[in-house]
This record gives sequence, structure tokens and C-alpha cells, in this order.
Amino acid sequence: MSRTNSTADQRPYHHGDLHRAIVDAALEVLSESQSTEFSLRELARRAGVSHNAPYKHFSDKRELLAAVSGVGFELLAERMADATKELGSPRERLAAMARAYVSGGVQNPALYRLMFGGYLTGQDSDRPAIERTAAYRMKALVVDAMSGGALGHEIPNNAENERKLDGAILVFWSQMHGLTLLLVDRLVGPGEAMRELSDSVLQSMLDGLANCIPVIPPGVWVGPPLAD
Amino acid sequence: MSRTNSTADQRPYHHGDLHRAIVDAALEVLSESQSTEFSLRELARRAGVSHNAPYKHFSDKRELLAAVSGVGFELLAERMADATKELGSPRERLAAMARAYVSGGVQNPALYRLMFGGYLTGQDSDRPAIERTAAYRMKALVVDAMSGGALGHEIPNNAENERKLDGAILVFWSQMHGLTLLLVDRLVGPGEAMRELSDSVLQSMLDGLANCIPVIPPGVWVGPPLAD
DNA sequence: CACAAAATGTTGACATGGGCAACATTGCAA
DNA sequence: TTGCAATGTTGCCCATGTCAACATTTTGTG
Repeated sequence: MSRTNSTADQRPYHHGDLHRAIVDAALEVLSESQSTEFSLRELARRAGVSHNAPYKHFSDKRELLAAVSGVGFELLAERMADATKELGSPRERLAAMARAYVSGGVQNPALYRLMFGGYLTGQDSDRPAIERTAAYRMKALVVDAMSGGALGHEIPNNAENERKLDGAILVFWSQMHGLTLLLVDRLVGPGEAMRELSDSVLQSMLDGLANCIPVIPPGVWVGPPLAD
Repeated sequence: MSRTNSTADQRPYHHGDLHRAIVDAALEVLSESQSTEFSLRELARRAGVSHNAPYKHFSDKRELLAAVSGVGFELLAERMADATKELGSPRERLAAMARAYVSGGVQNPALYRLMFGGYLTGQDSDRPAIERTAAYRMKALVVDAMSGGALGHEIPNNAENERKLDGAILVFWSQMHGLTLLLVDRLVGPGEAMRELSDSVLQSMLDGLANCIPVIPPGVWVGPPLAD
């Protein structure tokens, strides 16, 4: 006899899926507080579990945050994949992807910062494996959209074009990344014509890329404005 | 008689400029550990002072970090100003500024992240005043270089052009910002042709801007490669 | 089915760190 | 001179990360 519960034995000794519960709680707190400075103990409390239980699932706070970051990458990748699902033209796909990326970041700044903010990089070791693979998967979406767009139009596969493609990917990604973070950090906006500005930034980037990879034709911006 | 120093009374009761000493120590630790997770107590130790002394100068760890961030903005602004000092053409100035910005960020990732990473934004209140003004000063450099470049070539000062200018500034800044952070977080590079890639990113951005603001003529990349 | 081992949770303890409060020392100003 | 403000110091409290030891289940295996 361990427990002296007067009524029903509400919680069984084992939680069931504490791993998930902790990650979910972390996502919650992250959204609420917009800060990664919550405590593992707080998460344990929310999960209705003792302060050390999480350590049976994460060796470290770092590892927990990495798991959260991994979920973030999955969510973002899913968002981007959804956005580009039924679009044919490379330009449309890239545009939709960019919009999904930026709006995803803006909707949960703390999560985005956790994913890209170097909390996982700055320390001693490399990024934990789980998170790294999720990040790579997301990156692959960008790379595919870009090179798929190019290859779809039969660009000769020589070294010169490969170099250009690398450059274009870097332009695309860093532009999205930078724009997202400027918005997230409120360094531009957030008022007035932010949405139009964002759209025009992405558009002019695509126009710029069109010079680099002739496959992406210039064109008007398509699709709905950025979500808020 | 308070101290019973056997030899010389090394430290006077008052430090002299503890504020500065603490900020300097913070910059040191930040560079070394590449993390903002140092303790105020550690800084106090380094400054050879009791663990609570810093609180006479900073109400908060947040405030200390804000001060550090402010110094970071000043350093970066100085760097950018230096880099553009003797350059005439708008394109050259923007190019130099971009290079200074990116290389500054890459040289001290943790500081750059502190400045732009939203540690100061995420919380309850706005960014502390000291830091905010420093950030604005730096932003003004970008804005000036861009609009000065435009005005220098007598662009009609109508609403349409103003809108374009805003867009161009956002493109420029977010591109620099994104590229810097991708490099900083080791999400691209850091090996191989990173420097060339970076240069080509910035170059193609300027080319793109040339379409938007006809004042920035296309041209070859000028100046030395990015410092490492 | 019994039972040992592996999982999973719990309690307790320790060191570290942020931050408050009370006190000490010093410089400065009236 | 004397009293106040600035600056440092000591001591304390509490929250947190993390380790260790112990408790309770689940599960695989004879």
C-alpha cells in the first residue's frame, strides 16, 4: 500500500506518455511566456508529476529544448509542405513556401528563436541528433523547391549552374530568415504596411533570383497576404 | 579599521568604475562561453567584488544584458561607419556596410544574438532605453546609406519612391540579418566556398536593389572578402 | 504463473544563482 | 564637521538543475 487516496486513484503511478506530455507542456509555456527560461520543474508540475520525472525522458534541459525545437521544425515543414502542395509553377511554390515560412515564424516567435536562435549551437557539443534531422528535413524542402524548380525546367546540370543554385538557395533562405526575425523581434513593423512590405520583399527577392536562375520567371505576387 | 590586510591595501572599498568593469567582464565571458547563461556572480568574481555589488549598477540581469547589447550596437555601428568612411559610390558604401555587418556578427555570434535574439523583446516590458537608442542609431546608418545613396542621385521625392525605398531598406537589412544568422548558427557553411557564397549573396541582393532603386548601379563586387 | 530486470516515478539533498535586506565604508556637500 | 547619498559587503531566502537512493509498475522469460 503506497497511496492513501480517499476517493479514486486518479493518477496511476505511470503517466502513460510523459515524454509527449512534457514536450506539449513546454510548447504551451513557450507560447505563453515567449521565453525559454521556464523550468523543467514547471513542466513537471503542469504534467502533474514529480519534479524529477522528466529526467527519465530527457537527460537534460538542453535535450528537452532540442525535442521542442524538433517539433517546431516538423510543424514548420508541414506548414510549408501544405502551402506548396497544389501549386505547379516554381515561382508560385517558392512564393507560397516563403509566406508559410515567415508567417509560421511570426506566429510563434519564441519557438522560432529556439529553433534558430543558437541555444542549441552555442554550447559545447553539436545539436542533438533528433533536432538536427528535423532541421535537415525542413531545409531539404527549401532546397528541393528551389532545385526542383530549376531541374523541372531542364537546366543543364553543370558545375556553374550548381554554384548558382547554391547561391540562390542561400539568398532565398537568408532572406526569409532575416525577414522573419526582423518581424519577430519587432525591429520593423509591426504596424502599418508591414504585410505589403513583406510581400514586396519576397517578391523582389524572387525577381532577383530570376536573374540568377532563369527558370523562375518574374511575375506578379500570387496568393493571399501573410497571415498575422 | 575594517580590513586587516597584512601587506598593501590592494583594493579600495570603492571600485572606481564598476559599471564599466562589469560590462567588460560580461563581454569577455560572452565571447568565451558564447552564451548568455553566465551569472552575475561570476562577473562580480571577475571584477574582484562581492556578489551583490553589480546590483548597485544594474537593477537586473536583464538590464546588464541590455547594456552589453548596447555596447554591441555601438561596436557594430562603429565598424560599419569605419568601413564606409571613404567610399563614394552608393553601391560601394552599401557593399562595404553589408560586409562589415555580416563579419561583425560572425566574429561574435553570442553578442550578435544577444543584440538581435529577442532576449530583450520576449519579456514583459519593452527593450530598455539605453539599448534601444543604440539600436536605432545603428539602424539609422543603414537607412542613411540607402536613402542617402538614393537622394544623392536626385531621385524624385514622391510617395512612390519612398515606398520603394522602404522596401529596399527592408530587403537590404533582412538579407544581411538572415545571412549573418545563418552563418552564425552554422546552418550554412562554415567550410568550403562560404566566403564566396556570402559575397555573391550580397552582390545579387545589390543587383536586385538596383532594379528597385535605379540609383544603385549594378557592378562588380568591390573590396576585400569577408573577414573570418 | 512467478519473478527478476528494466522502466518509470518519487523523495531528498546539494550547489548555484537571482534578488532582497541590513549593515559598512567612503565621498561629497552644506 | 557632519550628515546624506553612493557604493560595497554579508547573510539570507527561494527557485532551479541535477544527482542518488528508493518505490512502483510493466514486461519478458523460465
